[in-house]
Amino acid sequence: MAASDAGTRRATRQLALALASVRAAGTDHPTADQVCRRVRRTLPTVSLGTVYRNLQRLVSDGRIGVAQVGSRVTRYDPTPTPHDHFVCRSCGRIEDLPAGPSAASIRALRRAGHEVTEHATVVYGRCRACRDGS
Amino acid sequence: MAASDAGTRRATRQLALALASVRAAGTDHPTADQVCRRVRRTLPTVSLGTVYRNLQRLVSDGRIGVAQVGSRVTRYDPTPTPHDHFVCRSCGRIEDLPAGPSAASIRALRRAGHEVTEHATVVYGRCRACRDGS
DNA sequence: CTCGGTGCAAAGGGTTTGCATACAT
DNA sequence: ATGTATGCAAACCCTTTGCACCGAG
Repeated sequence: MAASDAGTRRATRQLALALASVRAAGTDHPTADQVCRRVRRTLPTVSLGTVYRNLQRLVSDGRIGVAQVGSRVTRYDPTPTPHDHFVCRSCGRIEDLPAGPSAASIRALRRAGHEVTEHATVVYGRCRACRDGS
Repeated sequence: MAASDAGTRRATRQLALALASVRAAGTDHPTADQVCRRVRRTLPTVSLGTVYRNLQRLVSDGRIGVAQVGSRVTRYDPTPTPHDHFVCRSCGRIEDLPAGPSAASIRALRRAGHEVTEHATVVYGRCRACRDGS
């Protein structure tokens, strides 16, 4: 069962709300702190430590992902399957990209004897809203 | 002049050694701590804070770069021009890649009205040495 | 009843910063 | 002489962890 094995885990309110919060955030790719704030709207006593623990668990259970966007703070991603991102340099908005395999480089690496397992691409720029704004 | 303007800056031994250390590291993409250790081989009194300040400055002057490899610690890159990386999941080695433009996604973003300035791709796997080893 | 989850608060690791001093110009 | 860069140490930020209590099973 591996990643999807809930094993001997208990279904707590805190865990459910953390998952719901990451999903509810939509395209926001929230930080642990943002998830915590949102969970507190329903369960005001939740602690940040618990939120971190639950997010970690959701990631290792493959229920959510972490977005590799070269940010210092961890951004959680409602979509657990690998895909790329667009990051707006102005507002920080992170949008999903429909996965772009840079086939040529990967072929070259394999020819060199390396084993390629995954790859993450981050595209940076200014989103339409920010361009329109200024 | 912008990024390459050394302005009213002083040429200190600490700055020169930081730059030399990042360059000497070759394919290592060293952390600030590693740079500090190396600088100390020549200048034992250098402080980590100074190394951080000098690395920051070298980056903003466009003399070195930072590798966006989804690691929590900052990895400095002797090559300041944008390019992609290969990261070995076993030994952590970071190798340069000759830039892989995921042309399709970028075209789609532009069509959506976003302005694309750069993109960073990280390819993960196990390098040849690690495969041979085990 | 059990033992995994929680809340709290402290510890940890990486990076930044305030301040007095040293030194490049 | 002038004021930037340094060294030191404390502060910061994000994240993890130890511990006693709570509550899902």
